[in-house]
Amino acid sequence: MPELPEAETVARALNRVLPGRRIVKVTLRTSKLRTSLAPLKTAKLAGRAFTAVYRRGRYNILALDDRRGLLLHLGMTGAVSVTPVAEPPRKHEHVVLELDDGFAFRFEDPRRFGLLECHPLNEKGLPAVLDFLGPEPLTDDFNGEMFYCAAHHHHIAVKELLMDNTVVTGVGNIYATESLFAAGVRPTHRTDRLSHAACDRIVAEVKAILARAIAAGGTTISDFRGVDGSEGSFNRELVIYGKAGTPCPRCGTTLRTVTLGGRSSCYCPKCQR
DNA sequence: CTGAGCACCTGAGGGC
DNA sequence: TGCCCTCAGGTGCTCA
Repeated sequence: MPELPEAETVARALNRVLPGRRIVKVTLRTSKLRTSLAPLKTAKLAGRAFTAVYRRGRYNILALDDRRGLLLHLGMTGAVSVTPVAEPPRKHEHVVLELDDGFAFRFEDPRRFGLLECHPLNEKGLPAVLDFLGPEPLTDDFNGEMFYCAAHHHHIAVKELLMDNTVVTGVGNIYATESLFAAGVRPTHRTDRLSHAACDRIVAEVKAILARAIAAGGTTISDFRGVDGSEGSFNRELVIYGKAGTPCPRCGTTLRTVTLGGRSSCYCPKCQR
């Protein structure tokens, strides 16, 4: 589920509720998500207060008052909430951080592809394990020129390059699909044959679409919920994602699907070259 | 280096 | 109603 807009939506919501609240008790109902949860048991989180919440790519960093932070990734189906402690646990609730005011931070994730780990933070408020990530797509570090350079250092399908977190971070299947349609570039287009103009268009569309998705509170296909349980509304603005077999909204040609890197990719054979 | 396949999990939806 | 199949927003591994 969560790509960058969803992670940003979660970060903003947590930033409104977590800072100042203190952890009083940690409950683990599962031994592992993507990684083992056991280290959280011995991390001595009780007594620590949250100071701020950051986002980097699809990750959230919940900073604590001792230069450490909780690294959160929602995987495909993760969701977090801050609700009264007395609420009954949900079916796939794996971690509960009881807070000092009768509320609890909860992490639920049916498929358990998510991640929650405690790490020391550097001066930028980030854990070293995120150093491998490429630039944020909404900053000037992600631009047509750097994307052209990256493209010509590889010989792969452009959609795979867009979804490579070391090139640009946070662009997943939904937004890569939508951005390439808007830019008129076929997902299978070889990166080493991309023109400067095509790279410029792709970068511009990625930025525009991510910005609109953030404004809409993210995209809810089935699982994504904001911290307050609300759904993102960007799915109403999806143009071709998940619409293979239906007519292209621009030219009417039947949308096709192709598999790249194990992910299905929808495209218009006429509008995208 | 590239790309295909698979693995990690559960649940939803379609066909029968 | 239920079984079986396929598919799903992510990531990371192996293998050819």
